[in-house]
Amino acid sequence: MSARAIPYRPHNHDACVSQALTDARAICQRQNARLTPIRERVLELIWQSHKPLGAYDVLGELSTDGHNAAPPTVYRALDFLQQHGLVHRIASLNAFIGCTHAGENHTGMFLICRACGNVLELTAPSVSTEVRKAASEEGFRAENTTLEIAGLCPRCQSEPDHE
Amino acid sequence: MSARAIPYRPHNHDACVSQALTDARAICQRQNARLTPIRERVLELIWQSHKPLGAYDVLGELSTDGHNAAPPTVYRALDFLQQHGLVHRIASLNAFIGCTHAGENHTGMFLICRACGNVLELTAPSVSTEVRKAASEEGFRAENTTLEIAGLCPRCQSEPDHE
DNA sequence: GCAAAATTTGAAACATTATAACATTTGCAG
DNA sequence: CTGCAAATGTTATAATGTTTCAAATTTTGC
Repeated sequence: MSARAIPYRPHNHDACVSQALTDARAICQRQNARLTPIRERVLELIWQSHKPLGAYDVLGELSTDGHNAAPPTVYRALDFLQQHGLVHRIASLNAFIGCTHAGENHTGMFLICRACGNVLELTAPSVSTEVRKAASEEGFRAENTTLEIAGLCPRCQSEPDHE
Repeated sequence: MSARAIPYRPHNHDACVSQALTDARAICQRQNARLTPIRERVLELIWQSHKPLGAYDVLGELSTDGHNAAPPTVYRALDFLQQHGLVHRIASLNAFIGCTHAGENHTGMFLICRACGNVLELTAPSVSTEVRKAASEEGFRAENTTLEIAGLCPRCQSEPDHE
């Protein structure tokens, strides 16, 4: 690699968030989907860091807001956001993260740092190709791929315990 | 592919189970690990089909046996079995399946049929290679890979609703 | 063999994650 | 404005997983 990927270096995170929201609005408009205030707020909360957020964490933040939401509210918003490719669910963590390739039609691959908790989403065409190949060799029709790599990100390999 | 993989065709399943148990005993002996009656029984239950089994399903079966176990009993046994490479946890299903490559040092890749629920475990070196490559291009030190493909197995593509 | 230490299991309570079911409100089309 | 569909509110409950401490069992050092 030449430069460290976004989650692994300091950056203006507010810019990430506002870009994500802008993109989301455009995508929803194109798809005739309604990015309601709750959905947008949930997306914003999810994007507040590059660490995945649990549904109940989102719920907690919403309560802080004044919204007094119940679990279904959050899960419904998350379902919507997933459906429209705006967030991903990380199965190995039961948590959600903003999609950094929204709109692009991609198969995500996630690098999850076990030390700092940050997650980098990649599109790795060569991986997808090999996966498809392996599946089709077994006569299996692949529809959905979960690919999550746990390990140590560049920063945490040198300096431990990054927040 | 030439012949369908084991989970996708009729076979003497008792043979799968007893082979798995025999292997497990040998592996534990080699590792100085204690395959106690509970652990062995849990492994046997997990192996009763090529479909993943939830922890609480295992618990239910144990109760049927007369064992009256509590959740920690099952989770502890499952942890042990995972630790020694005898079962895998399927994160996208919150369920467990017998490892078909026990002892082999491998990175599992799972083909999960959404129709019949059967799971085939593969070792796909080319996939692992590409994954490692993609991770290291980001300077990420990969430790653990979760790779689960949902889709339709060969049987369920033609005849639906196999049990 | 035997006592101390370590591992394994039992048991109760609890924590976390997710969904079901039904009522109410909101946005939109005619 | 009216009626329908989509979205949200509300309550309860289901499913999955963990903490904690006590009791039993196995191993180990002597």
